[in-house]
Amino acid sequence: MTIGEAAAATGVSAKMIRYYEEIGLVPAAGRTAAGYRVYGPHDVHTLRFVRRARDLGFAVDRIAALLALWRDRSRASADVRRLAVDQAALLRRRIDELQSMVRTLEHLAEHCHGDARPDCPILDDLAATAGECHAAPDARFGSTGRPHRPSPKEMP
Amino acid sequence: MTIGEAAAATGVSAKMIRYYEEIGLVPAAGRTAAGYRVYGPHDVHTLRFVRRARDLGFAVDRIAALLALWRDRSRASADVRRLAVDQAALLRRRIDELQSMVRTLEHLAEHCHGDARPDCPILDDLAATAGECHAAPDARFGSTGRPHRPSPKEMP
DNA sequence: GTAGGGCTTCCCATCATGGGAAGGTCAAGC
DNA sequence: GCTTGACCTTCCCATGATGGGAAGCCCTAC
Repeated sequence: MTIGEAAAATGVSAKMIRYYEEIGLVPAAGRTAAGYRVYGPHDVHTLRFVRRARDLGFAVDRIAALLALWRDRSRASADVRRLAVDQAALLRRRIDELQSMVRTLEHLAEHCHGDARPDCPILDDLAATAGECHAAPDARFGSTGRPHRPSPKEMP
Repeated sequence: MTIGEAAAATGVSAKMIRYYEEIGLVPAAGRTAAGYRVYGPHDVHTLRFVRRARDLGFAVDRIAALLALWRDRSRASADVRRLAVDQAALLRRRIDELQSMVRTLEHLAEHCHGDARPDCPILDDLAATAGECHAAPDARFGSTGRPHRPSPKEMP
């Protein structure tokens, strides 16, 4: 199997397969005399594993850990489970951040007439300055709850 | 106000302020004779606007659009509203993807005993190959519904 | 006059992914 | 046997938003 065929068979692009090899996530593939990479069923299986793990949002270093456990016949399922639970928690945190943003956005959009007039509570909110140019520094929309700095790295 | 003071006043790091200036998101700041950037209340106001928009997850090009509308006294609030609604929809899509991943992860974790034994449905699922090494290609967990390719770009 | 802290620019790194160029290889068709 | 087109190789660059750090200038306080 060439890299292109392996890519088609696994859903991992040829570019990514080379990258994963380069960073050591997957072992270096065999080569033909001409230097072409060669993939067998086992390699395809591994690549599919990686692909599925990526589909669950695992970062590459976590996938490396999963692969190591996969290959370790004497693993403890607790270790695998921990990775999965951690990942779920990580995603839930991201979801919470995003939901908080959505809540704010939808609240703002709701209060904007959305017509030809220029008045817009959305811009007013974005421009709100704790007593610098015009507005009072109090609650602009009550408990909209725009998270005061939801975290610099929103989507890692 | 120097760039450091503006950074402290707006929550945008000095690095980011320079970056926003470089890409044209905010106008170039004035300079002292020695070349130091100088910021006034108006600049601070703009930076705060940018910061708040970032907090709502807007990409930089969308923030540019918001800033343009903000400065345009004859804007239609409908245009602003559209940006906000689009943004909310974008975030919702991301949330849906993440939630689908979380569902799968938690379902898998639930079915893993998580003890010292090596058997692990999580690894079995990741390793599942449509009839290649061991398992039958049928539904492994019934309707877990791992999304068949939730999209290559999970979190833009 | 000097020390320390802040400013400048420039380069590099992240993370996972894609685009593209330059050149070698293979298989099919003539 | 030769051409053609599809595929492979490596190498470099770009993304988006952010941080880190170096080398060098500037300002203020002592």
